[in-house]
Amino acid sequence: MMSMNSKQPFSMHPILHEPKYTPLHSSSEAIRRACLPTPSLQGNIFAGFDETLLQRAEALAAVDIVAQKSHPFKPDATYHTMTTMTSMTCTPTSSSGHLHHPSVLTSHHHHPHHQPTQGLEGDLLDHLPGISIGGMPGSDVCSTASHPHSHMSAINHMQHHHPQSMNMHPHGLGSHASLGGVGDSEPDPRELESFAERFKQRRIKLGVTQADVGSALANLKIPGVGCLSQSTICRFESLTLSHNNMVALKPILEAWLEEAERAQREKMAKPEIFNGGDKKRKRTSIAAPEKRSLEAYFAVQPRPSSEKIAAIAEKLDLKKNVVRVWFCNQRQKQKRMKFSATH
DNA sequence: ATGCATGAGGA
DNA sequence: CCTCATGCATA
Repeated sequence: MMSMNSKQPFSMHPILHEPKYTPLHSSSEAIRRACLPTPSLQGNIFAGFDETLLQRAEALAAVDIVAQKSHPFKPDATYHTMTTMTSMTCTPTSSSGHLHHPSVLTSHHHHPHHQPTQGLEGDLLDHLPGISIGGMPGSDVCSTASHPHSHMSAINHMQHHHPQSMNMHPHGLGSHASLGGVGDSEPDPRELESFAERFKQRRIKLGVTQADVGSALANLKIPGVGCLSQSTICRFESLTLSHNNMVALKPILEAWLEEAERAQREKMAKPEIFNGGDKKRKRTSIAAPEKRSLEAYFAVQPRPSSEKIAAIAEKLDLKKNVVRVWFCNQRQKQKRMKFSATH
């Protein structure tokens, strides 16, 4: 914590908050570009899943550690480190027009995505992609954040609703030949980026926290749109969401912003309500050494089969599901858009 | 700001 | 089982 952080005065939280979970969102599907960098090279490092391989991966991990200097950048938020075939910066569509679609429908297109050759134990490959999946958190100064006072605008909390599906821009679909892999497509990354920035600034100006925005969204009463968490708002502002996700959320947040500013203008004060929420959920934490090993395995085989996962889990003394989820999350991170800062 | 997790939907 | 969108719990 280099950056000071003040906390957020959360004053929302629906009274009906459910302790367990909120099964209220039904998101729609998403488009996905099937450009996995996975070369056909890695065949099976874990094929017979010899320990050799595991050890090897671990050894690599060690190397990785040494090699990785602690760079002050965001660790996993920016993974354009595809080493192998890096070369895809998002192609600026040059059209800086402003095209955002406020539509919140549920239409989508899909792309046949598929896993590359996976798990076929056959040949092995020992070339590793430069492993540089950073894993250390924290060193990015984002400034802001601290806002002691937060009186949210008129719009306020409400109970959970299902956010429902949003929509992305279907047309056109996959024809651009950018094999970069940055899955993004048509909506201008540029626009999204600047919007996110403006959004954050104006939000702060309103004295509203990310959490406030999230719960206030429900008050917009947009069909199919409920509240969102602080996490999501944060990720939107920092562009650490998938491109499609960004595109889908933009119109919603944009709508909120306007509402909020309008409300402020009219001096609508609003009574804040607090409610105590009970929360208690456990978050298993994977120790550094294990994490390093996992990263090494991931570098070699991002999509290990169940058997491999089981083997790894046992080796690291972690629950299989934890390992599986870890891999899923890694894949997800790796795919996130986060346009390289080519602007 | 992020790590680990849940769940819907799709094959 | 995976991918995706999201969220709770935390550093």
